[in-house]
Amino acid sequence: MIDGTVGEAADSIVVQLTEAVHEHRVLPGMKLSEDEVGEIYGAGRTVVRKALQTMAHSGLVTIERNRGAFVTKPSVKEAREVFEARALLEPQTARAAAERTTAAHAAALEAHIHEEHAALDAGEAGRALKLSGLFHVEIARIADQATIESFIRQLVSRSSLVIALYWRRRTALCESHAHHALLDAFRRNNPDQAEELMKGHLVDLVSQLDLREIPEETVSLREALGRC
Amino acid sequence: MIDGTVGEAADSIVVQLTEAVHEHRVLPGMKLSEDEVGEIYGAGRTVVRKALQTMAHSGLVTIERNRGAFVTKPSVKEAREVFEARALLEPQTARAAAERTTAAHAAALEAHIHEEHAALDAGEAGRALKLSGLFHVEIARIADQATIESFIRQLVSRSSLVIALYWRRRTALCESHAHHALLDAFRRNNPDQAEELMKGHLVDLVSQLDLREIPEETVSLREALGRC
DNA sequence: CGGCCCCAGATCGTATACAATCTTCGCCCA
DNA sequence: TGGGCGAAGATTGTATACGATCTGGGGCCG
Repeated sequence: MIDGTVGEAADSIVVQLTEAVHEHRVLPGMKLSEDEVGEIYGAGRTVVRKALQTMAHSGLVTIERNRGAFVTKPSVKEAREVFEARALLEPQTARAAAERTTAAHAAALEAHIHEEHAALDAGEAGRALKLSGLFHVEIARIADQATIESFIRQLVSRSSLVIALYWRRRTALCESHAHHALLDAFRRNNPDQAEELMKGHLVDLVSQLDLREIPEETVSLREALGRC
Repeated sequence: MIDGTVGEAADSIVVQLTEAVHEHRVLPGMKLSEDEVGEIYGAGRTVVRKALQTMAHSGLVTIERNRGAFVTKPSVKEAREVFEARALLEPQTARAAAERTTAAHAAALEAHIHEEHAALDAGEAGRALKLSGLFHVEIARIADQATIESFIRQLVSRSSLVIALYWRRRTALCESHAHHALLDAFRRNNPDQAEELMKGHLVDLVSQLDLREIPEETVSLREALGRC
């Protein structure tokens, strides 16, 4: 393994592959052959299988029996469901986080936002996107809700897939001010405002997607034509 | 395998083991040795490992490195988090379900409740508990929210563990009327009532748990003394 | 010339064998 | 007698080998 520590090879692969998906370096529909992944990370098929299974359970990867593993390509319905679930979980979680935010929390969030901006300025759109998603996970962590955090982590992951497929504009995410506004609400321990901001933020995100019912053929066609 | 179909051996084990946990036939803390499970279900270790990993991802099983798999023993904090997450997801989901409930849906729910009662009358408390949990999953299915349904399925599973550890009374669940009331709200397509009933139902459930902060030693002691 | 069938290559699913790690019991020593 | 050390047993982690299934191409038949 690249990572010297044995025994966590599978986790290492999960982390690296997940990051790659979040940064849109690997796109929905791409095939993840066990041999290929194993060769890339210098691991045996056993550990690769374990890693792919883990990612399948989080929804990032879809395993088709005797066909292989592919980066999940969410349907329009799944895309809607992901953001509907986020709409149920995140505003209330933001409220809880706002009640508990300390100065240390706020500082960490601010650093996070700063990193996000830096990535954007450096033209690393993928990295910025990944950080943008992690921001939402951090909020769940501040709320001290491990269970909900794991759900939000999954939903953010899938959102990344949705964005890869259905993002309307090619321009960078112009939503960083939304995160700033949230940070302000947290810093002032204002639960009502945090909840409302998060609700609006999620609505904004969905509104930038193109979730018209696309015939399944069109999507498949794109896959057929697209070179990986 | 008991199930003749090959290739789905792992799924079969997951289903059977999950059911056993839901029915409190296997209790939190119990060790699930790979060899033992494999022998019981007539499967190799490979497939057992896959099954246990799957259950670990849903939170029912905890895998400790080089120690083995155990039925998860949720802490008090985790127990609270499970029901807090349910409080975020389920009322709104019940509302959505109420808007979409058809006569067929209502009939299926009624049959489900009937089965629940039959199990209770037959003294099969475990089976009744399992069905009671499935009722909540059915609601998410009616709401046509696959993503949320999978979350609720996880939460219901973990709730079963929580109930096994923290249920206050030894008496059967006297909550069946709550499910009846929900069914009525669904049948009359009354979203407001459904949402309120679900909210109250979950509060009732939590109120029947004994979630005082128990010193970790006490729980460990029970494990040390209890014979599996 | 087009469509169907069959075979070869590739890929995944499972079992088995070996290595690493942990637990436990017994022994020795203070 | 109690505590610490060490080796044997048990259990899991990983790799490798074999079998099952699917995909794609070539040949045969209509």
